[in-house]
Amino acid sequence: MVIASWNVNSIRARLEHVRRWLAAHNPDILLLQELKAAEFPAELFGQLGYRSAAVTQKSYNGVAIVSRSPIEIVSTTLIGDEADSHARFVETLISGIRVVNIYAPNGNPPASDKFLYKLAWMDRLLQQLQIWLKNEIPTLVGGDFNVIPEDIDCHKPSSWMHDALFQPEPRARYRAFLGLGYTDAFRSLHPGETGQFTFWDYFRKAFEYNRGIRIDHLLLSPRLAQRLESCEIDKAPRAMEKPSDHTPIVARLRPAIGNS
DNA sequence: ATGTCGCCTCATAGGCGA
Repeated sequence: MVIASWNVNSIRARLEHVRRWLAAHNPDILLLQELKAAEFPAELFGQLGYRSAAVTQKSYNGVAIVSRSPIEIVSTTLIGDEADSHARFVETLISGIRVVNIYAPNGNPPASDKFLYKLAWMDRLLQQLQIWLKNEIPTLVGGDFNVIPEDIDCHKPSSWMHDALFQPEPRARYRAFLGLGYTDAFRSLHPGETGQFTFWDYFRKAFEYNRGIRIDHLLLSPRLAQRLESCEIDKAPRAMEKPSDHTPIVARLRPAIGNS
């Protein structure tokens, strides 16, 4: 089973990119973030053989899961704040797996209300991650976490020192996610590997020089982590014309063994 | 500070968010 995640930075602007990528890779599930549109083109994906579950708002944010298999939507809001109107979260059940797609707040600049919202949002996610572990459903939480986990996840720490994505507080929260028992799919199979990024700024030829950061992640619950076969970053879409600033991360899971 | 995108609007330039 192939599950991927891709921040597309506007689904309208990237429709052809996504269509081509699906045709070329045929993933079972694709998590999309930053749709930046009130409407998700569900019919179009239907024509490609994908069902979809989308949480959208005008202009900003927006997440969608597209899947070959039927999707059961469990929740469209993150625990802990009923008044939160940002479209950043969708929890589903697909083929017996709890598949969660997130678009965590960017939080720039640090020491702003946006930064405090980022930290509060991550605290809420931590609480939800803890609850999910209490039952047996294998769980995958993927998306744009807007956190650079370690120094090796950026080309040069000094360039990101003053950025919200690199601050100690969000990084501590990301470590807390892993501390609960979740596995960072990419890092677990590529320990210590440098220069592996999922995002490059549009300016200063950042992609050409591979000056990027790794902020798109796939987290696996303990049972699901045992099924992890591979996890790779596909840099090809970032090299295309009019690309998203992010590129897909792709995980392959072995089939469940026995009656599980 | 800047660079570059994509969105939106009391729109054709500027502001916001990233």
